[in-house]
Amino acid sequence: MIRIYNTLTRKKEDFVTLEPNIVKMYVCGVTVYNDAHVGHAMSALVFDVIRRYLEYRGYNVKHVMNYTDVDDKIINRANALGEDPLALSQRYIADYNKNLSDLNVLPATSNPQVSKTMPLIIEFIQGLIRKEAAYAAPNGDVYFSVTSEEDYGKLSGRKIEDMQAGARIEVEEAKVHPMDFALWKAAKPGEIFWESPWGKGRPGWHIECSAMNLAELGEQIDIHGGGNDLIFPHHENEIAQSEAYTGKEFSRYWIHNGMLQIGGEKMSKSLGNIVSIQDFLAKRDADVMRMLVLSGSYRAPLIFTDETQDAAEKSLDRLRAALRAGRADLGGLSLEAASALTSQAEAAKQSFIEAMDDDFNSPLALAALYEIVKGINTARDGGANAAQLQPAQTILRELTDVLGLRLAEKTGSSADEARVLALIEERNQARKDKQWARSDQLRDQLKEMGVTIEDGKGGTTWRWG
RNA sequence: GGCGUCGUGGCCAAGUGGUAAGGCAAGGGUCUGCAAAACCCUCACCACGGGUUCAAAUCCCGUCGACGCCUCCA
Repeated sequence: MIRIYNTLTRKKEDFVTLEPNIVKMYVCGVTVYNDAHVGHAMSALVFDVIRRYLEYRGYNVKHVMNYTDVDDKIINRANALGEDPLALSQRYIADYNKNLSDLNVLPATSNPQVSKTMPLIIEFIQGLIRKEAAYAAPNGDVYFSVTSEEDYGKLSGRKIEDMQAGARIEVEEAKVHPMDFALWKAAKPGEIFWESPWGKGRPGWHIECSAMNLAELGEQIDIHGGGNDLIFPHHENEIAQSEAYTGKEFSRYWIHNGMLQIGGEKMSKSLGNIVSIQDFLAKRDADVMRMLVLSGSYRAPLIFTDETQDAAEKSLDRLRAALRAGRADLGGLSLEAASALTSQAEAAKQSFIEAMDDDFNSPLALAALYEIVKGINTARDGGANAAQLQPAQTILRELTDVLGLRLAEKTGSSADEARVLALIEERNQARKDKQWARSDQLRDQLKEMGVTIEDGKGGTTWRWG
C-alpha cells in the first residue's frame, strides 16, 4: 500500500484512487516568459519520479502539466521585446520541453495551455457567477467571492480574518471583500485580449488550472501537485473555484515539493539568484540534478551547492561502476556465494519498494540501492564472472530506471579510441619490462585524454571519464 | 503580526517511543610496482531548557534559530 503525505490533511494517508489502477495527476507547470531554472527542474523531477514509481506499481498515470501562456509577466516581457506575447510564450514552451527532455523527464500525457482553453474558462466563470460564488465588477473584472465558500483556506490552514490582505499591495476598489481574487481581468489598452461576456479581457491566474483540470481530467482528480509556494494562494483558490463549480471534492491528494535553496534562500526569479537549467546542464550531467532531488525528501528544501553536486556526482559514479559488466573469463564465485548475491539484491529490491511506498522516501530507497552496489562490488572482488553478477545488476538497473537515472557511461571520440588502445598496449609492455616511469607517464597522458586506467587482477581496463 | 515546515556527525540526509540507515569527505588498513577502483575498520547521543514514560532524537510545554507562504513565483 502506497502512502502519501497530503498537504490538505497534513498527514500521510493510504493512497486509494478514484478508479482502480488509474491515477489522475495534475501538476502545475511554469509561466513561460523566461529561461526555466533548476528550481523548476526540481519540481519537474519530483513529479517525474512519482509518476514513474506509480507506473512501476502498476498504475496507469494520466499526467497533466499545464503551461501558463497568458499572464502579466508574459505581456510585459513581450512588450519590452516588441514581440507577440503568444509567440514569446510558445518559444519558451519549446525551450522548456527541451529542458525536460534533457533531464530525462517523461513527457506529460498532455500539456494544456491557457490560450487554448479560453471558451471553457469563460464558461467556468459564468458558472461561478450563476452559483453566486463570483461577481462581475463595474470595471470589467470578475472576482471570486471568498466568503461564498465556507471552507476557504482549508489547504493552507488560514482563516480569512487572519490574512492581511493588501498588506503590501493595494486592494482593488472593485472588490467586495479584500481577499476576493480575479477570475477575469479587463484588458488595458494595448494588451492582448479575448472577448467575453464582461468585455475584452483575459483570465486571472488561478481559474486556468481549474478549467484545464476539468477539461483534461474531469471533475475530480487523484493528485494535484506543485511547489509548496503555490499552496497559497494558487492552490487554495483552485480548490475554492473547482469545488464551488462542481460541488464535489476536487483533488484527493495534494502533493507539494520543497523549494530549492541556494545560499540559504529559495531560488526564484524575483530574488534573481538563478541557475538556469541550460547553464546547469552545460556543466553537469542531468543525472546529477536528479540525484540531488532523490537524495533528500521531496518535501524538504533542497540544498544546492557545489559540494552537494559533487557528492551527487560521486554517488552516480558508484552506481555506474556497479552496473559495468563483469568479465566472462573469470573462474567465478561459488554457487552459494553467487546465489547469495542474487537473493541479497532481491531483498534490497523489497526494501526499495517499501521505502518508495512510504511517501516516496527516495533517500531510503537509495540506501537499498547502495546495498546492491556493495554486494556486486564484493562479489566482483571475489572473482564473480559476468553471468554471476548479472542477476543483481539487472535488479539494480530496473530500480535505477524507476528513478529515471540514465547512468550512461561517459564517452569520448571514437577517433581517439585506436590511439587509446595503442597507448595502453605500450604501457602494458612498459609494465612488463618494469619501466615504471614510462608506464606512469603513459597513464598521465591517457588521463589528459580523458581516459581512466585501472589495473585489475585480470588485466588493465579503461574508460572515458 | 498570522499560517506552515523544520533544526540529526565536516557536508548532504533517513529514522518520529526501545539505546542513531545511507552517500560524500577525512583518518587507518587490505589489494597494487605506484596509483585508481573495490573491500574492511574508525568518526554523532540528535538546537537549548523543562516535563511525560520503565524507556525519547522520536510525545508535551517553553526558548532560540532557519526557511517558506501571507504579493507574481516550481
